[in-house]
Order: sequence, then structure tokens, then C-alpha cells
Amino acid sequence: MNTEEVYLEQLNDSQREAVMYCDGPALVVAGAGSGKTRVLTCKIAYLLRQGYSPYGILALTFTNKAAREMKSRIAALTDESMAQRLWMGTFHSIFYRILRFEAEQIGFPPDFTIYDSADSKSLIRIILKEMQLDEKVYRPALIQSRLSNAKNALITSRSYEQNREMVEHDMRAQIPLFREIYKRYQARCFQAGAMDFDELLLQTNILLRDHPETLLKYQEMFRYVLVDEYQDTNFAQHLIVTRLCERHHRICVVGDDAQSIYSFRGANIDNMLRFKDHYPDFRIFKLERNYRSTQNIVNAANSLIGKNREQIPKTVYSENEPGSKIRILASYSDYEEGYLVASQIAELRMREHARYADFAILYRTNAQSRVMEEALRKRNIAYRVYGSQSFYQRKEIRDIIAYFRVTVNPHDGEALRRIINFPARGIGETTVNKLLAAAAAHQVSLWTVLSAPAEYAVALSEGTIRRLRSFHAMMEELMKENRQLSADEIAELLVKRSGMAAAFFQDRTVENISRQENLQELLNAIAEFCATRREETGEETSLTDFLMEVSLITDQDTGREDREADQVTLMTVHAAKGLEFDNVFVTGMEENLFPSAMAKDSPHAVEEERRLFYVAITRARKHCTVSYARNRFRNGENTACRPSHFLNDMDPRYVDRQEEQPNRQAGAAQPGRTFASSPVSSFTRDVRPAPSLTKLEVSRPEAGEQGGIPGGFQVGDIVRHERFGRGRILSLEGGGSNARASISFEHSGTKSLLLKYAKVTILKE
DNA sequence: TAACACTTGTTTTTT
DNA sequence: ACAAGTGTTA
Repeated sequence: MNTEEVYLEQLNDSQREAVMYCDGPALVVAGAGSGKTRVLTCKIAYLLRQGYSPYGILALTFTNKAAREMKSRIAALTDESMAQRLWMGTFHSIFYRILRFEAEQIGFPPDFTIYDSADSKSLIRIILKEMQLDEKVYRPALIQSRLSNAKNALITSRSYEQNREMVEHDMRAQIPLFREIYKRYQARCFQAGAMDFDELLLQTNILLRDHPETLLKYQEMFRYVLVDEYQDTNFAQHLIVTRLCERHHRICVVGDDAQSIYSFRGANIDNMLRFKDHYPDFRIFKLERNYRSTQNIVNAANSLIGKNREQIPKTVYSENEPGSKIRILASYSDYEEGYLVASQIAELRMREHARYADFAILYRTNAQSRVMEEALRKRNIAYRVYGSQSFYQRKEIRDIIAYFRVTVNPHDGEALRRIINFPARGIGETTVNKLLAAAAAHQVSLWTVLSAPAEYAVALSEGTIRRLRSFHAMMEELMKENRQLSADEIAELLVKRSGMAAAFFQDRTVENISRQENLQELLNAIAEFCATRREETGEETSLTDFLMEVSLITDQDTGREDREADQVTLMTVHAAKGLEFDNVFVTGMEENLFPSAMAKDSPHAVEEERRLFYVAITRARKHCTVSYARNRFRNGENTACRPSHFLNDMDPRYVDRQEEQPNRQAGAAQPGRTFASSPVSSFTRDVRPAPSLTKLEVSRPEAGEQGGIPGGFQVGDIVRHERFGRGRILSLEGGGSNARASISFEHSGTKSLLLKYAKVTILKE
């Protein structure tokens, strides 16, 4: 190992093996906090050192943010230009790029734009209206998810009609016309030169399936393929990867089945579980040592996930300090929960000299952030809420981006509809409806009708025609100028010409000022983007290029991390995946909230919720607190809640339930009250002693099994246990991870403890 | 056509 | 509680 490969020394054995095995398909099962990203980045650096060209490496990540982070870590290991040249990004962004390049082959214009889910929903509603279907029966959200499922399964609108299973399902679900909706939806998207997220993956598959020479080109181009978060890939993504690697088999996928939490988006753990079927010559690497969390946190999380049936056997362990147990915080109401969490944060911060930035409050649904925010504000605790309404979801930003889209691709119907009368220019609903009807009747785009209303027999008043013409002329002019200008220049022009700038200047209300600021922020972002590209590549950035970046940006990526800002982080558990914090509060642990009520009747879904809870707990490095409320304000009314049964899924040995308060109802706390009558006790009663103890032990790591007693314990040692106090070791039995000690405690009697878990320290030998 | 009040549904997570 | 969609009025 030469000095250049010094980074390999920082890896543990299994990490290093995973990094250095490059001769065939590799499946890396990476437990939470096991250094997965490190393995991926080191592996890419290693490949580069082995002589792979950066252009020959395709690395697919789950979020843009993850890609950015990995890039910068690779840049640190190798150099900036290497990292820059890698094909690294999300499935969607990489294949958007490729599809634009190959657009001709799939019959799309190279400047095709992206419909985000709001666009796609609004298109669905237009189609429903057109077909005169009742939105209560054909619920747009349902249609949308069904569309997505079909596309993820690679069922095109044409094959859908021939798919008996699908069609019969729709009959039963009382939506027999779904296939017609699908057909029209596809036709409209095609006409608009637009693809939704799922279509990107579907079309990529079609491209690779129907054009063998193109497939071959990319197979040879991507000499090595890596996929992060493989457990979250759906069938369409899985198939793309399979196709790209089917010749050379140089593939490495990394994932953790225990953290698969996106099945609602079509993610399928089977992709990971069946990796061996696709690549019989594969090797599996398990990263089982958790470097992130204390033993208590890891053990509690293990005991929880042990309740799931479907999983790859693995044994995550920690050799960090035992740490404190998972604390459970019970409160009377969501309001009180907020108060308690805020107090705990303040207290812990003082005690541990922590920063606010070391804290995270996690919840199942975005709606829960409100109460927390309120509580934090009251205590003057700085915080930052992630998700909810991201920058790119704001109306003014969406509007200006719609202008960009139309400039690049005027047939983009959803974008055009957004801006046709914004800012108001006298083209009202009636007019738009007439244009839309004509477009549908003649099977052309809205823009085409707008360009020549008379040709499509649209009856309009003289004034309306004039206004349409003026709008049309303005857009044409912008499109023309766009050919000469770079993205930042045209953007600025657009803001002025469209009248948006003026509209926000009209009256200086608070909202308008904020809108203006947002607009300015976007312009700054574009300018920065262009400047960076100019520096890096020496080339000008077109509006199309910028749009490509921006269309696939999501909340997850907007995390413009002010690492400096000392703020508590508030986010959903989903959003927290991949992150870590010293102190984590998992809130709202109640039945029908976490696990979600939606999961109730599907064991599958409950397991996914449990994995979600697992993800939540394993974000914590030092302290993890789990809280629930007995009453919660939901959907405009107060609802009584029961604690989540997931709380009982954690082995009580790693959980501290002493905060358990007798609940305060009228009649108040009676310490001696019979268990059966109290709601609290029904909870307490469920705390079975070490329910899965034996199972857990059996599945513990065999690492060091051959060794003797870990920790150097000997019979006769005086030890201290966090809970039981001082004691003396009477005898030792077993070895390695199964080593047990029988300890006689001064105050708590004699107990037999599994040394792996027990928080025992030697006082005197 | 636009502004306003009213009604309605809706909350699970998101590339 | 809230947002989005609908209907009513000027």
C-alpha cells in the first residue's frame, strides 16, 4: 500500500474488503452508521487510482445532496477535476441528461421539460374534467399514484390496456376508465414535450431496450457502476442498472434493507434481496460495526428491528460507550410534548455543553412541526424546519420557472397555463378554457392554438385576440433572445419583461417584499450557477442547462446548510435519513401516527413504519429520546392517543421508562391505583421482560466468538453497574459476545448479565 | 375578469 | 387548522 492509498488504512477490515474488491458484482450491506458513504467514496477514489477514467464511473445516489457530498469527499481524496468528471447524481438527473442527448431516438424534443408532481396532478384534473369524470370517484391523488405505479412497473399506456390484472383491478376499484386517462395523460405529455419523474425512468428503459447500439454505447462507457441506497430503488431503476451492467458485471450496490422506507414510491427491497439471482458470481460484504451511536442506541434499535420478519440477517454492533438508555417521555398533550422537548433540549445543552445544532427533533408528518416550533420559540431556541414548503415550491419561484420552461419549450402546457395570465393580462379562465378545448379537439398543444387561434376556430373577442397576440409576441421575443444569451442574462430579462418584477413592486406589502426577495434570491442562484460553470468549464450556461438542474431539485437538496448557524433541526424521519445528530428527539410516537393509520391493515406497511422508527433512532449518536402525547390536536380536533406499540418493541433493557407519569385525569394521580384501570398501566403492563432475548442472542455477531471474556472481566472483580450499583463478579460463563457474568450486587441481589449489553465497569480487580 | 367569501377535503412519507 | 377549489358579486 503506497502513501497515496493512505485512506485505505482508515478503513476497518470489512470496509477495506468492500472497497478493494472490484472484480465482480458486489453487494454491500451497510448497517446504520457503519461508514457506508466512506466505503463508497473510498471505492471510487480507489477505482480512479486503479486507472479508471472518471467518465467511466457511474455513481447513482438517492438525493442530489448525497451526490454533492460524495463528490466533495472524493475531491478531497483525489482532486477536484476528477470528482467533477464523474457521472454522479440521482437516477433522475443522470438519465435526464442522457435522455436529452438521445432524445431523437425516443421521439422527444431534446429540450423536453419536466412535469413535477404538481404539474402532473393539474394535468390529471384537466383530463378528468375533459372526460367529465367525478373527482370524488376518480380522485386525482389516486390516479396519480396509480400512474406512478404503472410506470415504475414499466407498464406503458399501451400495454396497460392489455394487462388483465390491471384492468380488472380498475374495475373492482370503480375506476374502469383509468386506462383511458393514462392514454390521454401520455398523449398530452408527449405533445407538451414533457416527462414526469416516472416517465424519465420509463423512457430510459425504453431507450436501452429498443436501441441495442445505444445500450452498448453506455455499457462500454460506464465501466463501473455504483448505486447507493439500493434498498430504495424501484423496479424501473433496478432494470436500468441491470441493463447497463449485464455485459461487464462491474457493479457495486450499497444499501441497508432495514432502512428501506420508500416503498410508497415503488421502492422494492427485493432488488437487493435478489441481487444474487442476477449476479450468481456476486460477493457480499457486510458492514456491521456502527461507529455512530452508543451501544444502548444500537442495541435498542436492533431489538426493535428484530420484530420485523423480512430482513437480511446481520448484526449491527457498537463498540462505543454504552451511553445512556433511550428515554421515553410521556406527556398529556402535544402542546406539553413540545414544552418537554424544548426543556430537555435546554437542559441537555447546558449539561453537555452542546450546541443547538447538535439536536434534532424528528416527526412522522410535517404537520407536527408547528407545535414544536411554538415551544422552541417560547424558549428562544433557534431552530430550522426542513421540508414543508421549500424554496422551489413557492408560488413566485414556480411562476418564474414556468416562464423559463416555456421559453425553452413553449409546448410545455402546464408551465404555459401557469403564466398565461400571470401577472394578470386579461386572459381569463374562459379564454384559457376555449383554447384548451380547441387544443384537445385538434390534438395540438396549447401553444400551437395560442399562436393562431383563428385557425383552430376559437371564437374570441377582438380585445382578447389582441391580448393573446401580445403575450405570444413577448414570449417569441424572449425565445429568440434566449438563443443568444446565457441563463443569468435571460432570467433577468424575463423577470422584467414578464411584468413579475413590476407586479411585486405595485404595493409594498410584506408578502410582496418577501416575494421580491425570493425572486432576487433565485436570480442570484442562477448568476452563481453560471459563474461557477464559467470558471469550471469556461462555457456559458444556457437556460436549458439551468432548468435541468433546477427541475429535479427537491426539499432534500435545498438544505443550504449553514453549518455555522447554531440551530435545532426539525424534520420528518424520512428527511433525516442519512443524517446524524448527537441528540435526537423522536416525537409523536402514538398509534395511528407512528405507525401511521394508513399502515394499520397491512403487516407489510407496519414493518416499513418500524423500519422508519429504526431510521429515526439510529440518527442519534449519544442521546435518543422518544416521546408521545396522550392527546393531540389533529385535523382540527383533539384526539385521544395511545402510545405507539413500537415502544414495546424495544428491549426494555435499553430503554428508560422512568419518566412514565401517572396520567393526570380528573381524580388525579393515585400512585397505588390498580394497573388494569389506568391507560398508563396498560402501556406499562405490556413491557414484557426482554421479549426476544434468546432470539437476539442467537443472532448476535460471531465476531470474536472464539475469544474469551471481553472487557477483561475476572471472577472476583468489583464492578459498577449503572442501574444496580456496586457488585462483585461471582462467576463468568460463555465467551465472546455471549459472555455472561453472574454478579452479586450490594443492593440489588445477584443477577446474570450479558456482558455485551450490560453497562458494567470494573472498579477494582 | 377579478376579488372576495365560502366550501370542501385533507394530512404520510418524496425523487 | 389549513389550503385549495368553487361560487358569488361588482
